Amino acid sequence: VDPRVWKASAGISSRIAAVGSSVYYFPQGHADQASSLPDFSAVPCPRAYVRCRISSVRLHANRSTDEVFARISLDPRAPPAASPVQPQTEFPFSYSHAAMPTLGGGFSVPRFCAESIFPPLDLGDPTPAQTVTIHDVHGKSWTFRHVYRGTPRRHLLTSGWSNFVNSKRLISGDSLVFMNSSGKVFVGIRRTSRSCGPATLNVEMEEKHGR
Amino acid sequence: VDPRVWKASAGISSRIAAVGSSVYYFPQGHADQASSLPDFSAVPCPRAYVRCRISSVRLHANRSTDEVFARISLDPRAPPAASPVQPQTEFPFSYSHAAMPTLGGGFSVPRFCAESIFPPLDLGDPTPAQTVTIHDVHGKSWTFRHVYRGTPRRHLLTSGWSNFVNSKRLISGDSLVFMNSSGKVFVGIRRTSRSCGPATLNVEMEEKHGR
DNA sequence: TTGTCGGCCGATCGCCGACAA
DNA sequence: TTGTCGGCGATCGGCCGACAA
Repeated sequence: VDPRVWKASAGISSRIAAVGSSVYYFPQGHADQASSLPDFSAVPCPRAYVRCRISSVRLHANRSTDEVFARISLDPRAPPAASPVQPQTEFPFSYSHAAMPTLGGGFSVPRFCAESIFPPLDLGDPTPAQTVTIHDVHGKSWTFRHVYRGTPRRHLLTSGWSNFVNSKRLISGDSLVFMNSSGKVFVGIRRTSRSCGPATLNVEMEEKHGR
Repeated sequence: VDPRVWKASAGISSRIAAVGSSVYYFPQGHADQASSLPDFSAVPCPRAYVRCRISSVRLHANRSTDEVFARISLDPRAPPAASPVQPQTEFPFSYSHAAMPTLGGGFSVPRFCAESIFPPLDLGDPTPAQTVTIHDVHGKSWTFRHVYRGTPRRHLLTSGWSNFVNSKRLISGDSLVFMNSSGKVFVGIRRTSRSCGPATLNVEMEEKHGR
């Protein structure tokens, strides 16, 4: 999973704590949200909260829905002396996102998004067009026909779009996040609430080995 | 699940032992075929085989694939004195089945099958046609346009057929079993080996309660 | 600037009889 | 008797500019 696409898909509001951070784990809060009851046998003593150290953070994306999630491992052993709060680094590349219209088979790309992220078109051509290759969070590439037409002119993705919508099972209201990193174009998906199942809470408690 | 449709779908070769029959259960044979290892903690003593009584037989059909299977419960307690071997009763209604051709969107029904199972057509009409309602193993009904045309004449299912094929995800090589019971028409599916996953073995061992 | 609409064109689907196995 | 083929008509998907919000 590409971490840049992951972050853009998760949205600016998501803040992933850094490895080594010290956090408090609330078993009851976890049990309230989890679909399957967690196994608390590894927790040393049943209190309302347990101080933990984040031992690892792994970024994942659901292979069929592209939903992004993080698997954060907590270590209930004594936290380290230092608790560095790593500042979020900003994306080193521009991005934009747009709501999903229906538009009979195509996708109207906002001008700013298209001109700042897609490869430039030959505007001298009366009907500028090109084929763009876009990579999803899994690294799979999709090709689209990108045209600049209509009166007034606008940027559109035509051929390849319906295949993308059907493969990703997008519905009206879903958003796309386009990114460009050193010439390669990426796309992330943010689904509307009714398009994705309830968020699952994945917390993995490390076994407490001796000492 | 309709037991008559179940039996026709399972085929003439399937013989389901009667409740009360005494059988031998071979744990190793079960473990060899089962996808998930069975729990043998309820088996009184670990021998190569265990004599059991069939305490219940329930017929099921996979809701998405229509694959039929039986869930047979075994009771490892002492089997009863009598072990009646119930003879298989023959189907009290005619049936037939035919291979799945492609035939651009329609299905050519064998003459014998159509004339013995479908409601009779008005052969005086130059283009005999009717709408037939057919029930699957779940009781869901499907409607088809049944015509008798072509030179030479033949029975065909046209409208409604592609919807059925897509819904049931039928592929070339699959077979259909048509049945008629007191005026109602039923259909079962026998999938080709590459159309259905490996058969699963479902054996449920009853817990041994006191005495 | 961009969402939506009707028009239009081409691809596909589905129904048909003609064959021949 | 029935599997397969080519034809062809209806339908649908997809691309288009014209509007107007």
